[in-house]
Amino acid sequence: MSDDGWDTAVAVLRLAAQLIDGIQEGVQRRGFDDVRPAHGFAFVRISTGDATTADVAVHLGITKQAAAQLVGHLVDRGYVERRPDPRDRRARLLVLTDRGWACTAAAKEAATETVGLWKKRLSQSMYRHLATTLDALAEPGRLRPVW
Amino acid sequence: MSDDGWDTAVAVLRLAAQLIDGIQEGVQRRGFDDVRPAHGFAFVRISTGDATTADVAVHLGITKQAAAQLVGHLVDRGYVERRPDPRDRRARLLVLTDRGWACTAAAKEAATETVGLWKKRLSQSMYRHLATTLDALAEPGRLRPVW
DNA sequence: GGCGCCAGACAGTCAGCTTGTCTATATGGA
DNA sequence: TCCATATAGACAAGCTGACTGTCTGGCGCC
Repeated sequence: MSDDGWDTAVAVLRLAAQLIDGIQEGVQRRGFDDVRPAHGFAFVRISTGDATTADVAVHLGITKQAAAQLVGHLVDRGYVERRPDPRDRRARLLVLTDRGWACTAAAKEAATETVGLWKKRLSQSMYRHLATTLDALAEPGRLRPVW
Repeated sequence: MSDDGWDTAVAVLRLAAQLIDGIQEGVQRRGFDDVRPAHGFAFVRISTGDATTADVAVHLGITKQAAAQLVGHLVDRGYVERRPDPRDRRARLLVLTDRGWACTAAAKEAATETVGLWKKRLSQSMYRHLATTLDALAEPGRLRPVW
């Protein structure tokens, strides 16, 4: 394997795919069959309690129109509620319902499960090394669909 | 919060996004502005010289109709040619044109560049550790759009 | 008050993928 | 040899999720 980085690149993409598949499968297995991966990452932003639709758009790196559609989906299915923003009557604050919190928890559990599979296949020190290195490389910012 | 794996999961997704963005940007910078990331991974399969449209579909994890559309795109733009398969008159073998090979090379260069940014930010031993670990975790198989 | 800016809604469009169906060819068994 | 079944690929129609453009209502600064 020539170390030109191509193999590493492919490996990263494969891991990302494993992860998304694992989370999606785990979330569905826990009874939430009407959510897509992107919804989980919207929940992450919404769970802070101070998010508007425009904030979700920035978080996911999509237009606010697309975010509005996505949030509408979540509202329709009972994961999210829109509340008036006491400080800005144009805005609607987004808050998770109980179902929304449950789904968020399910997503995190599923992620833990999938990453757990990696842990099991690595020595403890290798895993810690990996986690540290990934953390160092990952830049904060939008978390968006990969391609 | 650490070590429930969530942070690691997020980091993997962020890296994958960095990678796709980097490759896409680099490929466009090299003059190929009519290809999408998925096309690059189709090239990988086609470059073996024995691929049919159905093979590309399996490789990308999409339906063969979607693959046919994608391949049609590549044929229209001069990246790929369809040839009769001497052993099966139903099938059409896909081969890369010169332009197709050039684009494949551009994608690999762009990937190398992006991974090179990671290398620069890590010690040599940390990078090698990372590459080895990722390689151990990545399972062979389809390489498909991430979500 | 008047001006521009921002949140969100509504309408229209488009790309990419899906399912369903069809023809032509291949393959294996009675 | 003939027929049943499977496969490669083409064509058609429809869906989803993204996009741009436009509009209203509320904010905030001068």
